[in-house]
Amino acid sequence: MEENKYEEAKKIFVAVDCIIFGFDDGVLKLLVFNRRVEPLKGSWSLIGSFVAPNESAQEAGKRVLYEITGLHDIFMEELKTYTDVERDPGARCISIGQYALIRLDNQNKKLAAAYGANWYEVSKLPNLVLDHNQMVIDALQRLRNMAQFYPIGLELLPKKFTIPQLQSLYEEIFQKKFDSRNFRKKLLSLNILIQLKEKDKSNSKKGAFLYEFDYAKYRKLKNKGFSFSLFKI
Amino acid sequence: MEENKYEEAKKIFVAVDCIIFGFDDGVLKLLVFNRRVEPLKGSWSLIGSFVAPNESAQEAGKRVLYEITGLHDIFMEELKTYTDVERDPGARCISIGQYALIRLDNQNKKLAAAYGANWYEVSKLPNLVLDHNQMVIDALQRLRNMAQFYPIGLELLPKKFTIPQLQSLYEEIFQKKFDSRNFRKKLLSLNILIQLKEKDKSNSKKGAFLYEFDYAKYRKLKNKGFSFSLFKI
DNA sequence: ATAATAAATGTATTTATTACGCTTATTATA
DNA sequence: TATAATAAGCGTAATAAATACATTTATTAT
Repeated sequence: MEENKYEEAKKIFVAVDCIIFGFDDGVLKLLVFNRRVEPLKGSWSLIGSFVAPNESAQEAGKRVLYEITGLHDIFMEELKTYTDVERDPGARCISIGQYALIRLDNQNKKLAAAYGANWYEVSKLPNLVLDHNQMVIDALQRLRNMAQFYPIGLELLPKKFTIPQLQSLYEEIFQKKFDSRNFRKKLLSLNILIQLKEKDKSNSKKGAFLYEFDYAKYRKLKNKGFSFSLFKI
Repeated sequence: MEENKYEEAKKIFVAVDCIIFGFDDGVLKLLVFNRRVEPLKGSWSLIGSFVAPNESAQEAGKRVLYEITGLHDIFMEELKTYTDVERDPGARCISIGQYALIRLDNQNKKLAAAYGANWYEVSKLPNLVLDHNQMVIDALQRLRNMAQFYPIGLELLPKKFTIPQLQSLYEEIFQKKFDSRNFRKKLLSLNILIQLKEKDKSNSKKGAFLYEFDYAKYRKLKNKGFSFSLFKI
């Protein structure tokens, strides 16, 4: 990369755009933003920002996320870059796509609303500006990929969750029903869930036991190179 | 991303750096470059270039690769971005890491040499400038990940190859021996190899049958969402 | 006390993975 | 021309994982 000299003419704009997934009441949602100012006023886009000279792309992504959701410590990962010369008619600008998963609750729904952002069902998204539609497609594919090999879905659920909730999340991500006996068996066999004494009775009279995700155990496994597969394609 | 106005001050340098793997005579190698000019004269680095205003990052990567190896149509994929503020002491500059796999032959070994580039055994790499060591670590991990789930190794072998060659490549990538019977069974069960009539007798008296990779079949499978696993971790 | 409902459990079958040893084709050389 | 040496190639049994499938249980509301 240092082959060429540094010449101002070669500098270009670098942005991050965040593809933010949330799981709300059995439905997979995405945070999108209705532009209140020109250019492109009134149209929908992902939230993003330029990467400032004094921050990394990851810092920029976390900053944006915090501004809109008020949340720190969110699962967020680089997706890929979008660098087509013509992608932004306003200026030569590359974007680093980052996807995030968050636990949706009323708190961050309110905050999002205050910033003109909306949680849209993934299956009912409005058209987005620039190449943001493609970013969403790519992020969804990545989400599926990750969810198949890692229990990533857990990032989208509240701290305490039930197995049926987790299953419905997976069914939503993959648009596919799973056998509840096998699903439960598989998940529990990973030994990364801690069963609590409490039950959640919002969905049934019997109530479903709440679980917590054992991050520590999971990290250990992951460092060993662990992966699982929920099902064969 | 369009939240902020375009201000020249926010522009930064964007580079690509290429992590180029080659497989040569049973050994996994990496293409590195000995700098002949300042800054950092004499030190080793990956090959790279700034992304020009009129090209995408992928185009920049392919351009660099072509300049050094003379090869088009190489498997090349984005790895991740490197965006730490301090990563390049010369200027604020982000780099988009791209990794490539190529079939090593004398032709491209000569070309590389002409450009001051060397094929180094991955296990015996010299220290590299900036964050290039980290790029190599990340690319190796990605290579392993891909090789486990996709028959990506085929990109590193000559068009015609033998099963034992393929196995030795996988053993090199994973630093692990495989059972030859099970390896062969697994690979052949994917139905993406075409057995030729010819044999390669360079390694044994009996000779090993040559195979070709059936790209068309592989693409079809891949589009269906196919993945395989060579082994469980 | 009964009906209704989602949660929870177990087992048999199929499929995939692993472990393991012998035969074959060919070349070199005795 | 017979024999030794060598890596290639094959097959099967044992184990583990994934799938298919039906009943019981805990609880609330009536």
